[in-house]
Amino acid sequence: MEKSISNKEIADLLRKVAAAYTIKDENKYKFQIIAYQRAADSIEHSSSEVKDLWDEGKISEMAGIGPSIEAHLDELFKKGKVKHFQEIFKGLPEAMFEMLKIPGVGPKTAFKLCKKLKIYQKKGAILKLEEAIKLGKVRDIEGFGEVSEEKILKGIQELARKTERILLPIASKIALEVINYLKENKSVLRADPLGSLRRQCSTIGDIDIAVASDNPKQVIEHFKKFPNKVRMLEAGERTASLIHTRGYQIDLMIQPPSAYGALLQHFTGSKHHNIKLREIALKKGYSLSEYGIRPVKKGEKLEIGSEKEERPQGKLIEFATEEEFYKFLGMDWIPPELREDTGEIEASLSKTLPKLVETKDIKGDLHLHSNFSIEPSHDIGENSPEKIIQKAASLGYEYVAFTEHNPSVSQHSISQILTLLRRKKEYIEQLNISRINNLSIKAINSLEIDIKPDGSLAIPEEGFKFLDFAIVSVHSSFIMDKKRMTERILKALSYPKAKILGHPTGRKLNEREAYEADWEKIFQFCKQNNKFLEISAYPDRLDLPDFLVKEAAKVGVKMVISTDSHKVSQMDFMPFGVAVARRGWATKEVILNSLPFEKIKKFLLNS
DNA sequence: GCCGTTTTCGGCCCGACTGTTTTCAGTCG
Repeated sequence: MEKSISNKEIADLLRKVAAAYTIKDENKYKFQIIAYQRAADSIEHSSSEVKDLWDEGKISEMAGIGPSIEAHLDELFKKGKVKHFQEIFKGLPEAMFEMLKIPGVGPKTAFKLCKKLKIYQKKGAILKLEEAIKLGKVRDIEGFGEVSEEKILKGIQELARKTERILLPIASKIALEVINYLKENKSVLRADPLGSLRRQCSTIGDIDIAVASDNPKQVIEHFKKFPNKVRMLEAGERTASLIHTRGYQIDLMIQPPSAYGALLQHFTGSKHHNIKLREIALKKGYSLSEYGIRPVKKGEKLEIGSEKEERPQGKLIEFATEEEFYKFLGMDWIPPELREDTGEIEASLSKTLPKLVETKDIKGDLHLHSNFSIEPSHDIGENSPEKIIQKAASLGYEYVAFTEHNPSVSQHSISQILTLLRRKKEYIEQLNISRINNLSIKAINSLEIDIKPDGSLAIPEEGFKFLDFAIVSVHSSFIMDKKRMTERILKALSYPKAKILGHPTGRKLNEREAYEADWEKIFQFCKQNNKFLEISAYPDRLDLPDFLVKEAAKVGVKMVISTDSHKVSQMDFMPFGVAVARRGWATKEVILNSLPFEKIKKFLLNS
């Protein structure tokens, strides 16, 4: 019986190996440590399960996995453990690896604490450490003091809090508020979000803001007076941090306009993007940093026993814009959404970066809940179809689809359901010829239908004739094995009128994991049968996730970006769905609702 | 231990901060 091992578990194991090597002999194993950390990163960020790749014999295709680690993983999957790893772990207390979870505690610190405090067992290790600190026992250990006790304690508290990551729309709103405030000061020449927010990740850690200014002191003073804060954390010469009243940390970094490009580039990341970029730069003889680019000459060969040699450094070259920064390295500017080291650097060097879809390309919203009284089992929309059409017009759309939830099955007879569906069809038809039509928004009569656990759809067969097309979605029985869930979804998509799979993975950010399904199989089915996958712009869904968008597009599946709005204000979420698509390398060619009505008709209304 | 538009051998990203030290080790992004 093979035990399934998740990517996270494998990555954790490889990081343990790296930590163990650090303790054994950091200098001797210096490059093994890096190699194992890289392999761990690579696996953790992989969009496919390593176990699946192993089954297919494709594990060595992963970056950072060579013959040695491949052999170890082979052993891991076959026997459930790795002899070589066991030997490396020998003599190291399990408790040490537990303590590594504490922010600010690395291998050396963890090992020392375990040894000196005689904490060996994994279970309760952090609790015992906390007790030892409270008894003042840590300050007596060489290399520790009262301040480090406090620091570890804070780390333990932080670990316990495990603060949720901020949803993209919330982070965007807060960042905009801070940026607008900063711009009130005339010393602020430019201000932009940084980090995962600028890369438009679906969830954000801290909110980092870049400012271009020749007068950093004045900017910091202004920042210190930001009204919506709990307190300042620190304020230095060109950096400052505060806690926003919403509880999130806001970091500020300032550079003169002449060096602003390098600042933006550096702190936008991602870490992996930057590492790869610096490696490439170094081969061309340049060293990159947040201040700019510096030519370097490789040092002479090291003498045996000599200390590490400084590379002779040239004069720093500054960059006002990111475009110039990348251009200097012979690259096209890379949209921040792509900067994850998943091929964008190579594409930039070969001038083959995709032209990503933009919000202005979107011609309509195909997932909207109005307040039309269809007596659904799930939540009803807040606003009338007419109001939604007005909003659509203000967004420059050509069409909208009304996709209320299906009438509840338990509360209605079949004939009642058919009556409701007929009534809605007639209503939408009226709408299309009514005076609201002079806004020339085409209304499409659709429905979001529950996929029942057996894959059948929750309206009677005769009901489909009242629909232009249907979105089908899983709203119940999320826990189901992969095979059954895949069959369930494929069966639902087999209905002729079922065209779009709504919020395909069912994930809820900070709340619920995606259910398991064989996405490759679903992608193939969609491609062959002209079915489409939704990219939900709804803030806690953002589903399909970006990496699956990329895979779906690779297979040739078209997608639809929709807001799943339950009130008109939510129709403004569209850019967040576009952000997910962009992170998935989507061009407008793979986004169905970038097409005008006449063209989507043949895809959606053809059965 | 991994990897290759300078290499199949000889390299391997960059800088800041912090706390404990009197010159540096550990951790982080």
